[in-house]
Amino acid sequence: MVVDPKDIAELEARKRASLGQVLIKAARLLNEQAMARVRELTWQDVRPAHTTLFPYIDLEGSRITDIAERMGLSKQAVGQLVTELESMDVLERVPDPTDGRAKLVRFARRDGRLILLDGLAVLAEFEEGLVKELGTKRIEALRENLGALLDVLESR
Amino acid sequence: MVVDPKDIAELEARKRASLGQVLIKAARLLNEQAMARVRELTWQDVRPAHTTLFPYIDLEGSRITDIAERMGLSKQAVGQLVTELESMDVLERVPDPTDGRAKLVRFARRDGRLILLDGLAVLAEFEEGLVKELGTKRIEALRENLGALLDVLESR
DNA sequence: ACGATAGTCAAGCATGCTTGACTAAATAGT
DNA sequence: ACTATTTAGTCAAGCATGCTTGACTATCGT
Repeated sequence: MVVDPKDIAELEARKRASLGQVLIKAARLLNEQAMARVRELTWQDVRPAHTTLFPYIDLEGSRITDIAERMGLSKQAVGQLVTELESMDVLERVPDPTDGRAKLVRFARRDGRLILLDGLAVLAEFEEGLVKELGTKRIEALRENLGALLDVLESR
Repeated sequence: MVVDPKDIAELEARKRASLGQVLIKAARLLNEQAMARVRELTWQDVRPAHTTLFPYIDLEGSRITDIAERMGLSKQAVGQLVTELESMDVLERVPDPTDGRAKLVRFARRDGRLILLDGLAVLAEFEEGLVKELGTKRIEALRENLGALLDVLESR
């Protein structure tokens, strides 16, 4: 088999060019390690899908339907995640006083304190480790550029 | 329900702080869109797992066992992906002349040209679109910082 | 002859979803 | 006031993806 050097050059250039590859690999590794740490120190069986839920839940409580719409998922999918987080005592469902059909999903408390915070503390600690190794500058740049990338991707 | 303002502040700070969230969301979106584009224009049923394989295949051909070890997967998993890519005419298996048990996995050709390049061209084009919207500077910074992050994550 | 190695076949599993069918409550139309 | 439709949520089943483990065959190296 004769290998065309042009092929090699083209292949190599495009392998290096693949932003998506690096992105997905970094995301997977980071999340795996972070989740392992959280599982180790706090809750039972947290999975990445659970943590993606949190930003969509208001402190006062949110409806499953609303969360689902904002996340772009079916309400059944969100319902499942909520049920699981409920059994870990991270979330709770309370009836919506303004609508007999609806329920509000909100962060559960123990002694008046959000139980979620224990887990988030672990995550924050994990990230601090990364900052120490990479430097604040890089992490900040990364966060900012990722944010910009997300905006572009979401607006398509 | 009384909401402690301290809780709010802490929650908000930590929501913002979650690098992993942004990472995984960006990765998912980018890959979904890129794969959709490739499916649309070239091959049949390419999935993210397939493209993660490419960097581990040498132009001269590589053994499944070697690929699997470098990727950190079982050889069966790699075998499945290779089989699928073979049926899309992207890869081919040829006997290893130096070892009767082994086979070499390599990029298939049509008229002497790597078929893979058609697909990669689509990916490259997709990324060019991103560069146009975000600017070369940002993409380069992103790539570099992600690389650094990957190094740290992989060395743990 | 014999144990290790390359690859395959088959089955199964965790994750993160989806769709369909249903109940109960709210709301709009007449 | 009273159906009729819409809406919130749940239950159940199923599916695509990306793996894993176990069992097996063929070949290699000693």
